[in-house]
Amino acid sequence: MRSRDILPRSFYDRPTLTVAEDLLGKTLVRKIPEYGRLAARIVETEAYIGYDDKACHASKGMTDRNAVMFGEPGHAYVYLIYGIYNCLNLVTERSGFPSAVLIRAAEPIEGDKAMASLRGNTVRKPHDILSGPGKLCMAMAITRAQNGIDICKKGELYVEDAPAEKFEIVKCPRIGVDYAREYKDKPWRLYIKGNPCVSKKVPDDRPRSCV
DNA sequence: CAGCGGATGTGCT
DNA sequence: GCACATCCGCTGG
Repeated sequence: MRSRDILPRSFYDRPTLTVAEDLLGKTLVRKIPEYGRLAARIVETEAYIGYDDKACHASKGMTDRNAVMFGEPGHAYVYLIYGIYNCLNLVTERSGFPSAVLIRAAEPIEGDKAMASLRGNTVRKPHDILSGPGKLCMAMAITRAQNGIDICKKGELYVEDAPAEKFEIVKCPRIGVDYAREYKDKPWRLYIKGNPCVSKKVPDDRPRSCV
């Protein structure tokens, strides 16, 4: 397989919704000594944008946990959720403006077996290996140890460009943010229409149904 | 298949 | 104390 270019910092230094959309179809790469190279095609993202967005962790100001979101674009923001699981975000926009894209689901490309093993071999079908933000981190061994790392270098975690493809994008409200008041219904969750690896689909997978 | 409860660290009230 | 950008196993149809 031909190796592709790594996405540069300028890719992340753009409006968060644009980055969230452009990340669909790109290749998330994770290198671990024990398992080698793991790769997956990103199929579902969510945008979390700035101080006003009540669903964004940064809306209540900077804390030890969310500090990375306030920094330079092109870094990983990994946080612990429900005390057990991790979620991977990619920091966007200029330093000082806290925003990021949550990587919610992906399609296995390389290292399927290793990723299923990291999931504890409880996976029933291949398309369920990375079909959720917590699952994805578990399968790719992403924890808070990766919080803050620069993803614009070919290190242990980065995103590669991928050949242009045609697919339809579904835009709908984000998952699990009903508390976010006027921001809860913003169509800031994006996914590739019809892809089996997406975590939760809208009824009939119709793009217009909830935009 | 749907629904529900448990697990449990971090940050807010 | 409580809510939380979640997942899994168990229950009942």
